[in-house]
Amino acid sequence: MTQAHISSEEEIKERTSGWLSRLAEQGYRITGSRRAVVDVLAEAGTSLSPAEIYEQGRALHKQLGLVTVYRTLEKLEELGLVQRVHRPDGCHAYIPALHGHEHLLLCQQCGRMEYFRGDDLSELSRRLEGESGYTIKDHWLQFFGLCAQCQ
Amino acid sequence: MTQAHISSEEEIKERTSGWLSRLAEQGYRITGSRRAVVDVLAEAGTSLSPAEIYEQGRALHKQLGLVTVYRTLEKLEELGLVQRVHRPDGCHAYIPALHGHEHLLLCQQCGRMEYFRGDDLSELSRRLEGESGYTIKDHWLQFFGLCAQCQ
DNA sequence: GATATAATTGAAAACAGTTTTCAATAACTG
DNA sequence: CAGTTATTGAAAACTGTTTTCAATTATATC
Repeated sequence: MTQAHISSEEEIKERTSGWLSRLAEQGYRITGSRRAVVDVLAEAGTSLSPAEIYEQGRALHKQLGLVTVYRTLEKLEELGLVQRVHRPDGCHAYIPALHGHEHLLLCQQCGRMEYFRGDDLSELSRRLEGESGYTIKDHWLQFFGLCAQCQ
Repeated sequence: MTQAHISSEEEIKERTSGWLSRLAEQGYRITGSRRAVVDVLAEAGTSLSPAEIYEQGRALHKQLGLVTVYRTLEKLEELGLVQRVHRPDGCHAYIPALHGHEHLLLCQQCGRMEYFRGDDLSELSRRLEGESGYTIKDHWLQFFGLCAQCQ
C-alpha cells in the first residue's frame, strides 16, 4: 500500500532522544553542540545542508561550529540514523535515514520531503539480475515535484 | 519489457558524431579539446569524473586542460547529451544521457553502467500525487550492485 | 588558400565546501 | 568534585570547481 507520511511531534521527540541514546550507547558524549545538530535534523521537514544545519543549530547553541556539524553528521551517518539525499541539482543535504523499504518524494522548490512505501520492485530487480549478470544489492526510487504549497 | 543494454561500436561512433554535430549546430566550434572530451565520454562503459575524463582525454589531445573538461561537460549537459550520475558514495561522475524512459544499473565496484527500460511507475506516481498533494515532475529509479566481472 | 574576427583555450588565481590540526574546554568516571 | 579524555571551535590546509585573462585557433569571408 502506498503511504505518504509526515512526522508527528511525538515521533520527532522519539527520534531525537533515540539518536542521542544511540550516540551515548556508542560511547560518544552528549554535548550541547551534538544536541543542537540532532535537534535540528531530527525535526526537519526538509533536507538540510551542513551550512543550513549550522545556521539553525546556532539558534539552539550559539557557540556551535560548522566543523562540529560535519563531525556530528559523520557519526550519525555511520550509525545509520541520517543519510545524504541525492537530487538532480546536487547532493549535499541530509535527512533522517529511511527505514526498511521506504522511498522519497522531494519538493524541487523548497526541499520539503516525504517518505512513502508501497512500490514493489523485486520482480523487476530479479529480471534485471538475470539479463545483466549483475548481483543487485540496493536500489533508489525517488520522485521529484512540487509540494502543495509550492505549486 | 525489461531490456538491459550495452552499446555497440557503431552506436558509439554515431553517438560521438551526433554529439559533435549538435555542438556545431549550436554554433560551438569543434576543437581538439572538445573532441577529446566527447570521444572519451561517448564511448565510456562506466561513469567518469571530470578528473578521469581529463586524464583519459589527454591521451587523445595532450594539451587538454581540466578547465576545458568542465566547460565542455557543461555544454554537453545543457544540450541534454550528458548527465551527472548520483550514487550512494557521491555524485561527481558523468554518463551519456538517458533517453526517454530509461533507468540505470550501476556497479558499485568498478562503476560499470547499463541502461534498462521496463518499469512502470505511472500508477504509483499517480497514487502518490493523490495522497501527498505534490505534483510529480520526475523520478529516479536506479539499481546498484556488482557486475558479472566484479562479483 | 589566405586573412580577419571572434570563440576557445590553458595557466594561474580565486572561490566554496570540507577536512585536518591543535590548544582550550567540558562531559563523563570514579 | 577532581581527573581523565573526548570534544570543541578557530585557523590552516586541502580538494574540487569556477573565473580571469592573454594567447591561440576554428570558422567565415574573401
